[in-house]
Amino acid sequence: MTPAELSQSVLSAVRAAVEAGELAVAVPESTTVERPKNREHGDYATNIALQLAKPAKRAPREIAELLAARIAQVPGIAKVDVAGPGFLNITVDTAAQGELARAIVDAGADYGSNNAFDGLKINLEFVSANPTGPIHIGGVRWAAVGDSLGRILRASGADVTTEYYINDAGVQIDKFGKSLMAAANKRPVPEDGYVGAYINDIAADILAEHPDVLGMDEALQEKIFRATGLRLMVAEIQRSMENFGAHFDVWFSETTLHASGAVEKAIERLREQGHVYDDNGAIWLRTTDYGDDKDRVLIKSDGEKTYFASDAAYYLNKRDRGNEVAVYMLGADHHGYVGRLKAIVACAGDDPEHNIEVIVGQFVKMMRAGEEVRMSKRAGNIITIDDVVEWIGVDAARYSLARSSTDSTITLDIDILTSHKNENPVFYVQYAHARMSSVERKAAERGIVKGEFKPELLSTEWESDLLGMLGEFPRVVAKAAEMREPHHVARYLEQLAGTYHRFYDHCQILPKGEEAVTDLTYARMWLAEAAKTVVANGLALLGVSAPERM
RNA sequence: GCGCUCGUAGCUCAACGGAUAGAGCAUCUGACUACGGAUCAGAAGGUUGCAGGUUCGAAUCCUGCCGAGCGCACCA
Repeated sequence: MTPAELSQSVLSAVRAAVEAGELAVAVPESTTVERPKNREHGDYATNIALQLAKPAKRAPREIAELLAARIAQVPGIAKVDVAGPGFLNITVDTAAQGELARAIVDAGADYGSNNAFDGLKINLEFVSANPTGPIHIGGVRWAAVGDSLGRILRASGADVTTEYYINDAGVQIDKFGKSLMAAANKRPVPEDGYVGAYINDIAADILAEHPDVLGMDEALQEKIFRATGLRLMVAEIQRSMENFGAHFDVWFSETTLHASGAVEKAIERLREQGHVYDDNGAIWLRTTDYGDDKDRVLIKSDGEKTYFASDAAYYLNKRDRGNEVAVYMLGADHHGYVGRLKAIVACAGDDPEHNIEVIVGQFVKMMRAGEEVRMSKRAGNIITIDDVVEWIGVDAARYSLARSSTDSTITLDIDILTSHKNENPVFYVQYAHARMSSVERKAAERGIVKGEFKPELLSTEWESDLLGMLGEFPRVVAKAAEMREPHHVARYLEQLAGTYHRFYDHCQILPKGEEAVTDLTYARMWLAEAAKTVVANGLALLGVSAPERM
């Protein structure tokens, strides 16, 4: 008996009551049954009677009573109580509950996936930091959250393309090239240029690749430093991302939009939609028609195309590639872009409430010795993705960044990250997996092979708690996908790991010493394997490893 | 000034509008001659920033105020 089956049973009871004339109300399309925090409230609880009270114009407890009588008839349900203002507390038959373990073991790596977004083509763009320096801590958060979200959406049936937009066309790249050139020539850093050890490193790499570059004329030098520096920097970012386990299906170059004429074509398309106008020698998009603060310039009076024009072309490009939804993950410093991005979508004739989603995430603050570390490129104290990985490893880094809502600013204490590694909850979760693996190894050593499964033997509160928690997993995945919030998966795993550890401590799985193998041994082996499967599946959605040993 | 996001235990963070607001860390007390003690059992810790409102029910939704971060270019 899964929660999904149970909620269907509840709805069937409502439908039957309506058909029998006991209840005058429209049958809802769905309802939720949840695990109550307090186990005295049964295995599952539903508030459907409370929700139907108003439309049915009946007292909630009255509705609860008549539904309870019907739900209690369902096979596999042991008991239904009416409680409080009208909650239905449902107790499931031990054997029906235990069957879940078999279902999970049979499903294996597929358990938890769902078809909520079957057939939906989603483009997921994240990080997209300028290729003028290494990815810093803010970008790392998006790498962890974005990559995980991609995995979760795929597990929910979506056809996901993960994408990194390379801003390789603007004046920032010019400055980057000039900074490299200055470093190679041992000249002072240009105005608003880039500094830092990485600049010197890349400059040295360019000199190695072009030994005679310093002898060339200035214009040619500039060209070589710019192009080569860009290529090396992008390669560096790509390496960092792969090392972090964040995979991008597409690395999209802004320059290609200009080179292909896509920007001009995009402006033409927007003009055909009637939202483009000329004023003061510049070409504008009337984004204020769709809620933006002010109209935006596409082409400046000097003929230069703006970054905003590239944004418009890029959106249309994503749509032309068949993406139904374009998801943008932006840092809090870019939240002002939301309005204009949505306006682009609306001006293009699309639905800004459906075809685009903008996820704005807050910053990551770093603390050291009790004080906030203010990062600045000029001071050269940037904390990079590679630093973080070096300190705590990919698993701990990804996990600590993905376990919180993107709405909250998270604060990482560098002293803790570098010294007390075990404070990260990821180890608590991974340890549960390692323990399960250890039990399996032990069983194999002793020649114990999992035999016939008798689910009714899983009757203690710890086994029941664990089964209940395992049953929640598909709903957690679906919720995380629907809300675009990977942190729900991490939080769930922490709860699951706790439930498993308690089960482990209270319920001996393998026989002690010389004791005989029993049906209970088998039943608990099934349960432990099911739990291991879920922990592994959940960690996979976060891009975190599930170790056999620690 | 306008806008976006946030304010929850000492700290870091959770909580589809649901029952007694939860974890981890830190603090205190306990638990292995049997499957891994990176664990478990227990204690302590809260006026969910403040004040109203909506309803059977609000940390959650609405309004106002206080506080924090960020944003308001023919920049990228």
